[in-house]
Amino acid sequence: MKFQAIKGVRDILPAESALWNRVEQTAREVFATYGYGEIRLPIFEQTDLFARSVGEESDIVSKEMYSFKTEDGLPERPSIQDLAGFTDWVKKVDIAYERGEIQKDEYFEKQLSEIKYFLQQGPDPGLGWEVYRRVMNGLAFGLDDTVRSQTAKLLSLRPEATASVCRAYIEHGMHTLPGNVKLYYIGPMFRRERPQKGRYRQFYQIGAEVLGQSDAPAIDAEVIEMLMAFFERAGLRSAALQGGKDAGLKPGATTDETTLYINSIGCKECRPKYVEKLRAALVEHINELKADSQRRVETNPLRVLDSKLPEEQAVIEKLPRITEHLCDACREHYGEVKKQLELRGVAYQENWRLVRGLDYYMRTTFEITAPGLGAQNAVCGGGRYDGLVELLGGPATKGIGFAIGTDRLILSLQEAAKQQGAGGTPALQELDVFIAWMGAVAQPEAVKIARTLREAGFSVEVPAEEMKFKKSIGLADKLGARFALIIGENEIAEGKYALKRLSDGVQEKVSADELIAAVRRSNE
RNA sequence: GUGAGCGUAGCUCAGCUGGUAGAGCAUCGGUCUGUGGAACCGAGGGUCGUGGGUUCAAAUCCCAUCGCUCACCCCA
Repeated sequence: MKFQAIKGVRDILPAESALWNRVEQTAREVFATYGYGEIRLPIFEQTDLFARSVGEESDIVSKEMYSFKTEDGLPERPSIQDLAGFTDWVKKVDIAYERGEIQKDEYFEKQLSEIKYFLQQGPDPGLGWEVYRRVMNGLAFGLDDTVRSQTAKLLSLRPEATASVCRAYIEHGMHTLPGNVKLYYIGPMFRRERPQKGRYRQFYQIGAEVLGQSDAPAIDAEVIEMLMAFFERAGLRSAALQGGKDAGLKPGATTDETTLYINSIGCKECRPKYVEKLRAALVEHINELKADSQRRVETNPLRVLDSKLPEEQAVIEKLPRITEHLCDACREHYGEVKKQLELRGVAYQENWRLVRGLDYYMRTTFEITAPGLGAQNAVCGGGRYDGLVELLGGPATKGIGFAIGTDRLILSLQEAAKQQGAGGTPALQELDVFIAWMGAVAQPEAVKIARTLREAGFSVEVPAEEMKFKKSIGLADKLGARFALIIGENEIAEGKYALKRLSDGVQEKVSADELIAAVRRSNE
C-alpha cells in the first residue's frame, strides 16, 4: 500500500455520501425558506484576513493554518537579493519597534528575533521552510503597510469561513443591498490539528451569516430558530424545552440529547472588566488550579471555564459569572434574545461557562451539542460579531452567524441510526434496471434501451461484455437492481422483452413502447 | 506539542509460554450455456506496518521508526 490519504483527511465513499447529500440538501432547503442565499467562497485567502479576524494570537492562526506562498510572492528560499531586502525591513522594523511605533508584544518580539537569527545565518537551505515561514509571518503581522503589501502574497487554506464572508461582503459592496444580507455556505475547512474523533484536518462546515445595520435580538433568535429547524429536519434528536435554567455545564459535558446552550459574553465595554474580575478571582485560587488552567489565567482566563478537570469544578463554580457583569445594553439585549427564543418555542439552556474561541465574538454566543460523539461533541457553534466587518476595513456593520460541523452532525446521525438498529446494511446505489443481454444481436438493442430508460430518469446498468445468463441475473441481484430486463435472441425475434421484478421474481413481457410505463408502474 | 492504546488477506479478526500464517465475510471461477438470493467444490489475494537486534529458528521476544485510533492542548 504505497499511497494513503494524509493524516487527518479522508474519503467519503458512496455508502456515506448519500447521507451527506441529504443533509446538505436539507440545509439548502431550510435556509432558503428563511431567505438565505448561497455564497460560494474561495478555499484560500490571504493569510492576513484570518490573522485579523480570528486573532493573531489564536492557536488557529499561530500554528494551525496551512499556509503557502504564491508564484509571484517571495521565493521559498530567499536569494541574496531578498536577504538584502529583509535586512532593510528588519532595520526599519527594529527602529519602529524601539520607538514604540509598533505595539510592544511578546509574540512579535519573538518573531523579530527569529528573523534576525535567520538573517545572520544567510540563505542556508538547512534552515528550511519552517523558519522562513515564521519570517514571513513576522513580517506580515507587525509591519507598516508598505512592508505588509510586499508580503501580502502569503496565503492560507481557510480555517473557517466567517472571515471570507465578511471579506466578500465588503468587496462586493453588499451593505448597499436592501435589508439584512443573509448568506449561507457549505464546504471544507482546514486546520492542522491533531485528528481525533469528529475532528479532521479537512473538515466540513455548513454555515450562515446575517450582516447588516441591525443587531436586533430577534435576528439572533431567528438565526437560532432556523438552526434548530434544520437539525430537526435533518433528523437529529432534539432537546426538550427546559427554559431559562442555567445549566452550568461546561460545553463538553455529555448529554443524551441534542442541546442548545446560549450565553452572552458582553461587548468591548463590559467584557474586559469582567475578564479582569475573573482573573483576579482566579489568582486567588491559583493553587487549586492545574498547570493548564494556571497558564490560562494569564493567556485567556475565559478558557478556564472550559476546564473538564473534576478537581477544578468546585473552584469554577464559585467564579464570577459574566451574566452578572454585563453592561445595561448587553443585559437588555441578552434578555430580549431569550424572550424571542421562548416566543419561537426554541428550547435552550443558559450556560455561563460557554465562551467562544475566536476573537471576533461578542454578546450572544451559542453552541449545540449532540449525542454519539466523542470528546468533540459540539455540532454547531456561533455568535454575534458586530464590528468584524469594520475591523476588516468595511463599513460599520452588525453580524451574527454559526457554523455546523458537518462531519460531527453526520457522525451523530449515523450513531442514532445504529442505536435504532436501522443502519445495518449500507445503502446501495439506486439501480432501477439491470439489462441482462445475451448474444451479439442483443447488445445494440440493450444499449438503445438503456439510453431510452436513462432519458426517462431511471438508473440503468448494462454489462459491457457478454455474461453467462445466470451470472447476469446474479449480478443484477447483487447490485440491488429492482428489475432485470432480459434481452436474448428469443426476445429480439418476438419484439418483446422479459421484465423481471427481482424482489419477487415476477416476470412479464413488454414491448419497447410499454417498457417505461411498466417500470414506472411497478416501481412503488 | 503531550499522553495512552493498536498495526496479521479488501473487511472483521484468530494465531496460547518462539518452530517460518489461518478462519469468517467479500471477490472470482466451477457444479449450472435462458432465470438471482441457497448449498457444495475450488481459486486468487499477506515481504504478519517498516528497519535492526536476540535465536538454529521471530507474526510471536527486545530496540528504533512510521502509521492509525482515542484523549489532552485548542476548538466546530
